Amino acid sequence: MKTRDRILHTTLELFNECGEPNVTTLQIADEMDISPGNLYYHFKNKTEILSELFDWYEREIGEILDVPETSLDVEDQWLFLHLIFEVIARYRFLYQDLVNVMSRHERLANKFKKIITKKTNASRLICQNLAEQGILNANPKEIDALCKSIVLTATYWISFSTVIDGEQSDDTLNQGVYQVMTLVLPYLREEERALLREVGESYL
Amino acid sequence: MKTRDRILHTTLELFNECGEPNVTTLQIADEMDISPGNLYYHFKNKTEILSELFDWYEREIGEILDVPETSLDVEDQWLFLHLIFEVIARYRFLYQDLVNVMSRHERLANKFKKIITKKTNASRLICQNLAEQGILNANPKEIDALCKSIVLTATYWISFSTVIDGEQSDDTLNQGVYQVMTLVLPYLREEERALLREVGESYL
DNA sequence: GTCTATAAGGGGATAGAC
DNA sequence: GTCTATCCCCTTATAGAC
Repeated sequence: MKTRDRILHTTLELFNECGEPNVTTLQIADEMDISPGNLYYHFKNKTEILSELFDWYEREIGEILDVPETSLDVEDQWLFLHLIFEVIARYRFLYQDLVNVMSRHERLANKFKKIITKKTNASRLICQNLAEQGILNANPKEIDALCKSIVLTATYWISFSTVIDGEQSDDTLNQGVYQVMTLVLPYLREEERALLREVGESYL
Repeated sequence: MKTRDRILHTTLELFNECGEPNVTTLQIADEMDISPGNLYYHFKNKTEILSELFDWYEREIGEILDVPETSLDVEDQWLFLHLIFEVIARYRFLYQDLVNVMSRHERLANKFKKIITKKTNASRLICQNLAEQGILNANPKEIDALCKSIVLTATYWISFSTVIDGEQSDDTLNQGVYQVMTLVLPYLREEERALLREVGESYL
């Protein structure tokens, strides 16, 4: 792997572990056993590294969000949510210091906002689809509120469980998926509600 | 007002506006038109200011959380939630950089964790009460998940709306209360659900 | 591409005069 | 209680040799 790529990977790891505001360029260089001068040969500044990592994130999350045009059954939704959570976990530094990072980088803030919108729209598409099939019983207003809750939960789940559990475990993501599913649960038709409860049981 | 108190109030304002990690002791002193030396006469360091502000927060939120021993009707819950949101808003700097602040101050992290637990327990008490009255239809597991969602939403609502709306408006808190209420809505008996929908309409 | 050395600036914190 | 002056450390970023 080229030095430039190693810098990006090392930085991503450190950002996730320590929080972006707490990581210095010197720390990144130290971790890799290269000189700070070398780091600045490859990147103009810390912002440029952050920016490129954000582009990675944007591409990865975009690929997943573009998928759900076709209707998803309950199992598919489970998988879909999992994929979303995995990307969020991989770039959790963005979420852990969300307000802070975005307030210092307007360009990223705008892009992130668009991604949130995209997520909300994807949720709504899925819910409306379920509603049309008669599987989900909710009026448009309720669907709007539900989708907002879904996106909010997905956005902050990892941070929240970090705060309450101290550390992240292997189950953190599973629990996040489950938590989102419980938001949808009460709106489901009896049949699917039972199914979802069952899957949930085996899940935790 | 004594200088010591003025420092605390000014700091709280700056923390909320700029984020705790972005506020320097010099900035605080400048804002108040006192010298940095004077600030350090009253407080050993920045952490001591933060710590005392946290104590304020802890006391204020504690006072509200200790109340709901008696059962609350739907209107009372509305008010209760409002009070919680108001305290969170007054100390929103804690929530906006939650992981960051807590990772740098272990003592605060432990206390904050306890407050989250207290909030969850208060939610559960209210929900169980409603369930016993037959107003809320949910099994214990669903109530657990519901309470987690309630606390998570209350915790991150202000940060979330800052990110998606850019700025906070006068309605931010109202919308937060509404959003939490929609989490409970689908579990309610038809009667109360209609009532809550009605209140919600007039609310937004 | 990579290193060492270092400049420039900021932020936390203290000393000592008033 | 308050101010000015200052110190020290850390962080970013650059210059110039290899």
